Amino acid sequence: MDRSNARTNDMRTDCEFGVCHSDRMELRVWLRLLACTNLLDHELRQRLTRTAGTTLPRFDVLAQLDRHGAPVSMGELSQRLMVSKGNVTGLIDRLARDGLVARSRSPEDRRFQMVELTAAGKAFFAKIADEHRQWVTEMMDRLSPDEMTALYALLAGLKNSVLANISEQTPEKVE
Amino acid sequence: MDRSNARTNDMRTDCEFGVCHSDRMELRVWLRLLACTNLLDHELRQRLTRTAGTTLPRFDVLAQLDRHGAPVSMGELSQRLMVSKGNVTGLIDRLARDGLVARSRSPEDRRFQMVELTAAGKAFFAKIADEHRQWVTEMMDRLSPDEMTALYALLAGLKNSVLANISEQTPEKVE
DNA sequence: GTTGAACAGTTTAGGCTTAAATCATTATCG
DNA sequence: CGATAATGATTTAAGCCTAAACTGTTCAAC
Repeated sequence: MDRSNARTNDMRTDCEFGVCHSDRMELRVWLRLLACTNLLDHELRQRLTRTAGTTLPRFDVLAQLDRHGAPVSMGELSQRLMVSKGNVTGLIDRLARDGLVARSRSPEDRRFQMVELTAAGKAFFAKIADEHRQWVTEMMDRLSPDEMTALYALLAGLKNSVLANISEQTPEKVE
Repeated sequence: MDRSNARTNDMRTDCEFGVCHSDRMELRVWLRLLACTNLLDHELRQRLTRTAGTTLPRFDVLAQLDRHGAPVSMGELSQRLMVSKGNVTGLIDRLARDGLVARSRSPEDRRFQMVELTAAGKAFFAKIADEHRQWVTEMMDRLSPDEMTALYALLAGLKNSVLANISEQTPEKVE
């Protein structure tokens, strides 16, 4: 396995761009949160591309379908993945073109387009899912179990705070 | 100010998609981190679009230029924003088209394309920057100062862990 | 039954993003 | 000096993403 860490010719490494000390705490937390997510996200995307020739959005779709087991409608996929329905259409188009998923109209309600993994899709996902989990584990290996637990709890609080402020529609609390 | 919370016809609210209890802690933290970032990110993008007719990438460029004060090269912008150079070219193309930034070749080394805010760009950024900061503050308002401090520290640890694992080139520690 | 609202998906136009190939300018070194 | 390498930026092809407009399908209320 190559897994080379050669940074691509164009990309950079760090840079939590410019937080001057007079900024409020919220902005600093937000920028650091963004920096963490971007670092992990970029790295995962690159490794997926290099080692499996796929992308994070595609991986996410496959993970949803694998988890659910049964055929899922386009709309439900859109909700689970937190992306627009039009986006799901394109994503599924490409995955179907590559033979990893199959579409079929629901016979009961012909508005619903149901999607499921093909045998090839299942096999492909099985091959890369474990590797993906190992990458994530590896990149967080310098945090102790206690730190991970604390971080997990604080992020739950943050999530609830954001949810409470973006939708008045009774945001159900995170577990 | 409208600031309507009407979720767009297509979009969803929550959904930290399917973490079954047997998954390891790292994956759960990663998915929750992603959920938090996506929620905030999506909301900020929507508000920027609705209230200022702009986008987050554009806002980030303007913020960099405003912070730096002096003309910046395309390559440096690319590094600071943590995106590819080709991406910066397109972003600056559009911002220049809208009269918010100005380009000029460096006379000393004609390879360098220097970018800076125009008067219109400065005025526009000043108008939206404060609003942006208020949005972030508001969305995190349910976390106590202690929680914010703890989160900030844990994210520093996470960032260092990720940096250490993606580049062998002596990652300088976060402050 | 017909008409109109509601709903599931698709299409469209435009912007964001990357990796890789290319262009232009400067530096190196023979 | 002149060839070559290195560097900064742009271009290109492909995919991701959204909002808004549109196409079918179902359902509800006359």
